[in-house]
Amino acid sequence: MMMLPAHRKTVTLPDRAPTIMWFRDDLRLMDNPALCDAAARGPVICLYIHDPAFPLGGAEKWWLHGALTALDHDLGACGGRLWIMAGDSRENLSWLVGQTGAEGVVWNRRYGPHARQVDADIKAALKARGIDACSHPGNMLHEPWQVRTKQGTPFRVFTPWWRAVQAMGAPLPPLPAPVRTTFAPVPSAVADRLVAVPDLALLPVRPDWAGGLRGQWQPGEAAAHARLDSFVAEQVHGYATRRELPAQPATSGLSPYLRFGHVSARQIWHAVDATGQGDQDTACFLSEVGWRDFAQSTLFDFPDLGTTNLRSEFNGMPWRHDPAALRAWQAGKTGYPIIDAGMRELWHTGWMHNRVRMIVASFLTKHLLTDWRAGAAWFADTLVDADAASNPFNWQWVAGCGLDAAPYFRIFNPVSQGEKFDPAGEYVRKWVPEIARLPDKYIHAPWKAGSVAPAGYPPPIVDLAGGRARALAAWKSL
DNA sequence: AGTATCTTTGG
DNA sequence: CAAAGATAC
Repeated sequence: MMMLPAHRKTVTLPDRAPTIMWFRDDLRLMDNPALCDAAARGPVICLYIHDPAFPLGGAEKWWLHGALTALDHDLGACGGRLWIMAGDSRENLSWLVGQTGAEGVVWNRRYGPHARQVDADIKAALKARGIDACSHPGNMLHEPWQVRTKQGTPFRVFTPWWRAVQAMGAPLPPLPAPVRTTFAPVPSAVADRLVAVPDLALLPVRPDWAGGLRGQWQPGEAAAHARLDSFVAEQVHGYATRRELPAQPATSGLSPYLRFGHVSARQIWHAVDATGQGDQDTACFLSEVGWRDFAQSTLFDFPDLGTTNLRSEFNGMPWRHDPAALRAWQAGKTGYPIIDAGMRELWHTGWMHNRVRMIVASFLTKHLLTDWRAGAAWFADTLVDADAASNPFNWQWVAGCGLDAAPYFRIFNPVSQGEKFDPAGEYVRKWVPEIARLPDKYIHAPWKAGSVAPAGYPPPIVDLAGGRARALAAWKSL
């Protein structure tokens, strides 16, 4: 018998069982703790499940289409792909584990009550089958339970909470994307169940209302970092004052990227920290990131945030039911330019400047005495950054029923707010072109222009003094 | 992260 | 009497 050559053949280990990386609100490759864990274990299956139990607004669906496309592309660049399934999360995961022989499932945490329930159910079901299920720090600076009062209770007020967060020092340093990841092949029985991004039918068809969104946004991790880098390099300077002016491009525009986890709060924190300038502008910007974390924490500790007044005395609030007024607010036809500009910016771009969000929310809940949940529902359907925590948190803040809320009597006057924060009327003229030719002195109160008042712009749908008095009377009745 | 109204101040 | 300050909602 002929002898084989003396060199040893490279030993091929039997294929290791794959680990499923379940992507949810963390659609990125960098600073992704669960993905790093999966890659370190062996072959990875990158999975996204489009689950109808987690309904999305129209603008979020539009974003998700781009986000999944970008993630699949980014995975393709490292030799992988995104496996997409549609339907119930528990059933799909359970089936996929059986088909692939996966030895583990990993994910980054989410903090909403339904999401936590689903994740806990899945973890229990997998463990019962002897399959490892491991959750990782999600998209916050710190996990909610890491920030507690001396008594061990949740903070209810932002400022002491934020002080405690700052005393904790730096959040976890961002992880790089895993290198030399191996990806598990798709078994043929699984291939039949996987769907492509277009199959999810996330984009609007007739009418196609997404033109303004396409013009404004590029979903995905690469675009998130381009925006973060340019913001930190060029725009943080002057942020504290310019951020209040909606006509200025002074805000970071990172909110939808955070919503979908194209960038993590930890990455933002460290990018700002790396500039070494601990000035008022960076402190102001980081505290805005802090408000996002505080909203997530509030949802974790008060799971009813999205549906129930955190101050229960508001349960007796005599909200008005006025569908015509709600429609006028939604359509940007209230007769108050700063309100209408904001609502049209929202409809057109899927986003609204923060200052204007507060003004339109105050107007709906106070002057129109409309339940904040109606406003939150509209925002959830139209914002690309709609978030299960931030959206209701901020509505409860404005309406006065949140824990650390604006006092109910803080009622924004849309005319004086417009004059203060859009003094030259630039923002209003951009979004409400039918009044663009009004002189500055009438730009926030067109009805005072008399004969110069343009036709085709509605008169105010509610009297400011009357609406304010009615809101204060309703509040006093509680 | 406010507004309206009243009081005081300073020219 | 306009502007700044104080106070209640």
